[in-house]
Amino acid sequence: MNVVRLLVLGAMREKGALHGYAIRQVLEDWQVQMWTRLHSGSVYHSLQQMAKEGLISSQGHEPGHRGPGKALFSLTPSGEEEFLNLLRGALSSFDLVELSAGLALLDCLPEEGSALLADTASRLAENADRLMKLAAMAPPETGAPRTRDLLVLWSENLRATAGSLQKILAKH
Amino acid sequence: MNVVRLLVLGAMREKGALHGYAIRQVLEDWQVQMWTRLHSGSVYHSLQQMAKEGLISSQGHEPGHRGPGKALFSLTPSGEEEFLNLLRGALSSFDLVELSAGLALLDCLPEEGSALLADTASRLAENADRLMKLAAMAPPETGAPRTRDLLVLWSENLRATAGSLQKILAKH
DNA sequence: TGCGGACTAGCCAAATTTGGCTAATTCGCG
DNA sequence: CGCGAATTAGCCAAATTTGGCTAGTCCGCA
Repeated sequence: MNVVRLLVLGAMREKGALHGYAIRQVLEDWQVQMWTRLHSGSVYHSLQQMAKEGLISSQGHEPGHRGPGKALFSLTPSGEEEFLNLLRGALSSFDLVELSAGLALLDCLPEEGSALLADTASRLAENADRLMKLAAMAPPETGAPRTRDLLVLWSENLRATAGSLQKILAKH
Repeated sequence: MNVVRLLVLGAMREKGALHGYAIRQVLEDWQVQMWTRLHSGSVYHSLQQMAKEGLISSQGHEPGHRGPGKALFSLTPSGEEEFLNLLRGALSSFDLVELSAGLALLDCLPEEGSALLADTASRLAENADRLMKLAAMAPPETGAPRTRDLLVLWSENLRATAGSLQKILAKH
C-alpha cells in the first residue's frame, strides 16, 4: 500500500491540476507531517512513475510566480480508479499511517469508505481480543523478546484504534 | 532509527556468532512478524553493510546441516556500542514498531532501559494531551484532510501506548 | 532408485525512500 | 545598485526495502 501515491493522487483529486511543489504545499497544509514524514524526493519520484504508468498526465508548463516554471499534472481516468483502490486499501489497513491517509481522504468515498472503516474497526477489535488472549496464555518471561509485553502493547494499541474509529464513525 | 540493524545485532548479542539464516530463525522465533515485516533481503543487506562498517566481523565458514555452508558473523566492540545506541533510540521512539523492537530487547539495558521507557511514556502522554487540546480547538470540518478526526485518532493512540508502557514498567 | 518436496542458506534487480542538494526568481535592505 | 536571503520548483545519488528468486542437500515415498 503506497501512502505517497495515495496522498499525491488525493491532493490532485481535491484540487485539480497541480505541479510538484503545489502538491507538497497542499500536503503541508493538510498537516500530514503530524502522522508521517514525506520527503520531497518521494513526491517527485511518484509523479514521474505515475506519469509513466498513465495514472496522471502532463498538462504542460506554466510560468512560476517567483521561481522557475511549473510542470502541471492531472489525474487520468485510470488514475482516478487507482486512487479509489489505494483509498480502499488504506481504509482497510491496520497500519496507523495508512489508516490516517485513508481517513484524511475518507470523504472521497463516503458510503463505501464508512463501511470499510466500520469493518476495519471491527477487525481491529477482534484482533485486539485475540492478542490479549495470547498474552494471557504466554508464560512469564525473562529476556528477549518479551512476547507477553509486546502482545499487551499491540492489543491495547489496536483496541484504542478500533475505539477511535468507532467514535469517528458515530459522529458522522 | 534502523529496526533491521537493531534486531540483527540484538539476535547476535543474545545468541553469539550466527549466520544469516539463523538470525532469521531467531527473529522468527521471537515472532517479530507480529509487529513488523522483515524481509530476508534486508537481513543480508544489513549484515553486509555492518560487516563493511566494522560493527560485526566474519567468523569464517562452517558446513551446513542439510544445505550449503554457513557464513558466521559476530558482534565487534563497536557493534556492541552501536547496538546499545540503537536500543536507546528505539526505547525513546514514538514509532510503535521501533518501540516494539526496543521492548523486545529491553533486558539488554535493564536500569537505563526502564528509565528511558518511563520517560518515553511520559512524553507520549504529554503529546496525547497536546493533540487532544488541538482537536478540541479544531473547527468542524468537511472534506480532506479531516484534521480533527486525525488528531483524536493519534491522541488516543499515543495515550494507549503510554498506558501500556506504564503498565509494563509497573509489572517489572 | 529416482523424483518431488522440504529445509537450508543466501542473492538479486527493481522499487522506494532518504536527506539533502541545485537552480531560478524576487524581495528587501544597506 | 548589488547582494544575501527567501521563496519557488525540482533533482540526485546513495541507502534501504521489497518480493521474490536460485542453489545445495536431505528425506520420504512409489
